[in-house]
Amino acid sequence: MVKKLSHNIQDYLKQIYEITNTGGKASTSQLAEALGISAASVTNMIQKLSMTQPPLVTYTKHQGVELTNAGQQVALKIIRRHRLIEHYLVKELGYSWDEVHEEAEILEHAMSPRLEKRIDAALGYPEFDPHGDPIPDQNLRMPEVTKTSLSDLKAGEAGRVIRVPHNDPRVLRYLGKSGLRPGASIKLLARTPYDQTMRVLIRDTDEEVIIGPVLGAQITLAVE
Amino acid sequence: MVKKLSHNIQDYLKQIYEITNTGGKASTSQLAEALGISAASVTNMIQKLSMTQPPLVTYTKHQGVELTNAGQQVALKIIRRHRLIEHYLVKELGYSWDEVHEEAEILEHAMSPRLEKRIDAALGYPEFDPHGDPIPDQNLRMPEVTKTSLSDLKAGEAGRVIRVPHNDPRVLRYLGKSGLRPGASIKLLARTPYDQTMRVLIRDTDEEVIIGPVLGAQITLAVE
DNA sequence: TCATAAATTTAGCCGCACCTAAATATTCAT
DNA sequence: ATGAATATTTAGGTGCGGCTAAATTTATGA
Repeated sequence: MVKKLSHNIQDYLKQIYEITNTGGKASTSQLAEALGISAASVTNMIQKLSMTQPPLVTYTKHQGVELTNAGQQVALKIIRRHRLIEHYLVKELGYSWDEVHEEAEILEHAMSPRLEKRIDAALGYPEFDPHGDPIPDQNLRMPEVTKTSLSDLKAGEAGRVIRVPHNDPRVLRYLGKSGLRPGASIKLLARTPYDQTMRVLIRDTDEEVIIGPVLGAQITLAVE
Repeated sequence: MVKKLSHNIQDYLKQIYEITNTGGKASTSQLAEALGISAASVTNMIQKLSMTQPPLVTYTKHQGVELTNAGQQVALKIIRRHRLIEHYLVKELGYSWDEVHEEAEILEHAMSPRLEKRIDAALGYPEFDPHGDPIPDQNLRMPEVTKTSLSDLKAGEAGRVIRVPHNDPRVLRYLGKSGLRPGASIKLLARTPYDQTMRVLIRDTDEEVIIGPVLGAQITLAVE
C-alpha cells in the first residue's frame, strides 16, 4: 500500500484534490499559489509524486496533474481528519466556526488512526462539518452534496443553507453575525442586474445580508 | 522572545530537561540514546542551540549541556502540552493510560496556545496527569512533587501511590492490571535481600504485584 | 499568423538535520 | 601514571524541499 507520507506531500495531495474537484486538472501555478511556494518547486515535487510506487498523481508536462486512486485515498484521509477535527473543536471545545480551520490545518497531520476513530465515535459518525462540508466516511466515501448555489436562485426564491465556504475567518464571522449558517432558512430578496450583488434575508434572525456573486457561488442550499 | 522552534528542536530541549532533571548535565550520548540518533548529530545540534539568540542551552565541549532559562521555558511548554493531552485523551476520549504517551508525543507539537488553553479549561486546570506526572501551569510553574519512592520503603510499610513511570506501555499495562495506579493504597510485603525485588500488595484490589528495583525507584508515593 | 506574453520546466543552488568514518579528548583500570 | 577503552567532536557527505534565474513551451491577441 502507500507508505507514510510527509506533512507537505499530504498538503500537495490535498490541494490537488481541492482544485481538481471543481474543474479538470490542477496547474502548476494554481498549486504554487495555493501552497504559497514557487512554481519551480511545485514542478519538482509533482514529478516526484508521479514516480512513486504506486504513483500518487498522473502528470504530463505542461498539462497539469490529477490524482491517481492512491493519491485520492491519501487526500481523502487528510480531508476526513481535517473536518472531523473542525467538528470536534466546535462541538466539544467551544470553538467558533471561524477559528477551527487553521487549527485543523495543523492537527490533521498529527492525528493517528486511533484518534480519528475515537473522535469520529465521540461525534456520532457525522456526515458534515460545521461549515456543511461533507466528511468522508471510514472507507473514504464522500456523502452526496447539493450542487445548487445561492447564485442559482432567482429573486424572491427561498431555501435552506447547506454549506458555506470554510477557509476565510473574516467571511465566516460576517456570515455568522447575521445567522447565515448551515440549516438557516433564507430568502433572496433582490439581485442587482449590474454586478449580481444579492440581498439575502435570514428568516431565523430576520437579518439582512449583502452577498457578492463570488461568495454567493460558494454557498449551497436546498431550494424550498 | 524565543522564535517558533521546529519539531525536533523541541524534542532536544524536552529530552535535555528530562535528563538534567535527575542528575547534573546531559551528555551527548545520553541524548543520542534518548532521541534515537547518532552522537555526532547531537553534538552538531547542541552547538547550534548554544548559539541561538537567546541561547537555549549552555554547552562546553566534552562536558554536556544544560538548559538556559529560555530553553527551559520551551521544554516546560512542551511538557505541559504533552501532559494536558494525555489527561484529556484519558478523561474525554476514553483512552487507557498506556495508549496516551505516543499519541501525546506527536500532538504536543501540533498544539496551539488556544487549544492548550481550551483543553486546560475543559479539564479544570489539573495539576497532574493520569500517570501522576505534574503539569506545569500557564506560567510554566511546576507543582511540587513527592520524592519518596517505592524503593525507599521498608518491608511492612504502606503508602498511597502518587506517580508511576509514563513512557512504557507494557509497564503501564502490567501495573494497571493489578490496580497499581495513582491514588492506590499499597503495602510493601517483602523485599528480597539479594536483588531488591519487591512484593507489593494493592489494597483496593487485594492483588499482589512483583516490582524490580529499577521500576520501584520510579514509583513515588506518600508514606502512610 | 506570428510576435509577444505567460506559464512551465530545467539547471543549479541553499539550509537543514541527519549520517559514517576519522580524529581527538576524557576516563578508567592496571 | 599511562595505555586502553570510551566518549565526543570534526570532517565530509546525503536526501529533502525549498529557492532564483534562465530556457523552453504554450497561449494570446493584433
